Amino acid sequence: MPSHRLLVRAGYLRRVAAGSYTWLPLGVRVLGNVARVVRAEMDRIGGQEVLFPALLPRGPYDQTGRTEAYGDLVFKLRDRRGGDYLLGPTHEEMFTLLAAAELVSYRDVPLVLYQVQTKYRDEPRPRSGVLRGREFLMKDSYSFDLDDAGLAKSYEAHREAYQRIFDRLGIDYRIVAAFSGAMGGSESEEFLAPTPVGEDTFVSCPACGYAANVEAVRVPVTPVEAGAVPPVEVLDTPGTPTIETLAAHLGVAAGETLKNLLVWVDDEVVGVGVPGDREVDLGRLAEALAPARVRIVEAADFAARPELVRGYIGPQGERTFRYLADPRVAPGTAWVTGANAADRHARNVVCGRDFTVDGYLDVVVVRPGDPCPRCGGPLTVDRGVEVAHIFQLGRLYADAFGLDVAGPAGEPVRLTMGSYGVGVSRAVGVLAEQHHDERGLRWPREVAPYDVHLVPIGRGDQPARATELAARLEAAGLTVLLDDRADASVGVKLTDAELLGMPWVVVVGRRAADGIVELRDRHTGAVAELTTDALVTTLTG
RNA sequence: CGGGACGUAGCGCAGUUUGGUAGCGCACCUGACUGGGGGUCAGGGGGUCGUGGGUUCAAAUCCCGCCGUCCCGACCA
Repeated sequence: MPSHRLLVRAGYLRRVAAGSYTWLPLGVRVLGNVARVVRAEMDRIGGQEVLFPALLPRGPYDQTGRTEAYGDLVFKLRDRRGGDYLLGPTHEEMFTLLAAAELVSYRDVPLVLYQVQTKYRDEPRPRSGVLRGREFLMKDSYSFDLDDAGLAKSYEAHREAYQRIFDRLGIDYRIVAAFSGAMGGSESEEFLAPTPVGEDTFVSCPACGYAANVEAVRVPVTPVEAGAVPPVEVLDTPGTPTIETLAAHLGVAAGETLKNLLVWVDDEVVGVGVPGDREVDLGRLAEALAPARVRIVEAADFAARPELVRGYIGPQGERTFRYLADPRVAPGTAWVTGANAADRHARNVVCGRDFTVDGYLDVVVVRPGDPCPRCGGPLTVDRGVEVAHIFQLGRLYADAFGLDVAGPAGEPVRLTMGSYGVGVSRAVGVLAEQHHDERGLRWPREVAPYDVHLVPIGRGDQPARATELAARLEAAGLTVLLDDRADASVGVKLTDAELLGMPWVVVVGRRAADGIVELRDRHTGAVAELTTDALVTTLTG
């Protein structure tokens, strides 16, 4: 069962609308526990908590161009006087403005500010319950430093804090190199929780430890010696407008052919060359060429450009378009490609000799077994959910808002920033995903809504004894969920206890009168009978 | 935004093909029994059939519009 269904069935969450959820009492406790751990680790690295509104004036976001960059992802609204507002999708602008207003001296930094706040994003497709909502809880923090060395230090402090956070929460994660996307800035890494329901795909190299989101994989351009490749030879290849038909007709592997995709980049036609056995990821292509608008050149467009022969494009000869290529199309490599004439292809077309590449891009779909960019070993490909992302923003936002402080000699110094996010509500979804079995949830102790689920069984004085025991356990510092339903049968109570997933289930049953109760470990399934004294010792030990 | 499906009781669904008294399971309420793995019996309550219009003697059912939801592809904590 999908984990978000479990959270609903077990009474942690209720859906209100697409991508928007109500947290029920049990869910609130888990969410609170996650937030508590996050806050503790942020405080430990010197972070100071603040709280911005979610309802924000639109001006600052217009100023940095992000209203535009985020587009429909932002919930925009207007007040009764016609003022433009938005529901904050993230708060770089507001933190930068605060810093610009409050920081005056180089002595005021380094500084780390953070908040735990509700974010709003009008996602095109909310899904998997709380893993991807349109309203979600996020811890976002921002570092302010004088120079690059300071930023590197703040970044590293966050990186370590995040490792401690996810270790404590019991979330299995990988740190992978990431693409910065709409956030801007340079260096960035993601914390991905591996799971088949993940929406991010990442590669990792078992040999050297390299790991990266597929969006961030950069393949090196490795020139080869062209040697004695014969001159270009033009072949008759009737009826072979696709790589498949061409490879079959010539009896060569698809990987020996050069596939040339034409796209509009704003108002310019650009060729993109990739090995014939590779798929172009249009999303990656659009990101690589952003902010230009990218779309595929369609049949109608070819009619207006007769020199472009659909299905038989090649980069060699007189070329009328800019040509970008995958790094695998390196200088010295030889290809079978279109001859720019209907039903004709060319072989022995050598990069650097017969055509030039105007720029390299990584836009093909990465496959398992592709060589690691660092060590050359075979890569594995897995899916994960992004639970955190850390960015070295640099001076992008500081420049936008003139974030300067006075330096030691009184001269203005532009600060440099980092931004760091943890998906708090998403982490709850990930925990459910990583910690459940066929019977229900199995919370790690640090985040469980209660330490102990106390289940009285029997019509005698068991309920009264259970109530007493609950008080005793609470006095010993444990949190206790007592099943006080008088009408629920044994099976119902035990099945529910397994569904709800507290780490310990204590049954007060037929031997209760002798001071003997039963302790069940939800993780191992182990069952033991012991005295209430021994129980308290075991649970607090 | 493109493709597919769905909207009937709190939840899950049947009924729609072929128009004619709105049903089933679970849950809920009352009572009794039972009591270490979703127990039994008896009785009971609950529905503008997503919404607006049309066709018809008659619409959950046929037709049209709209709204919403879910699933598959383009975004991110």
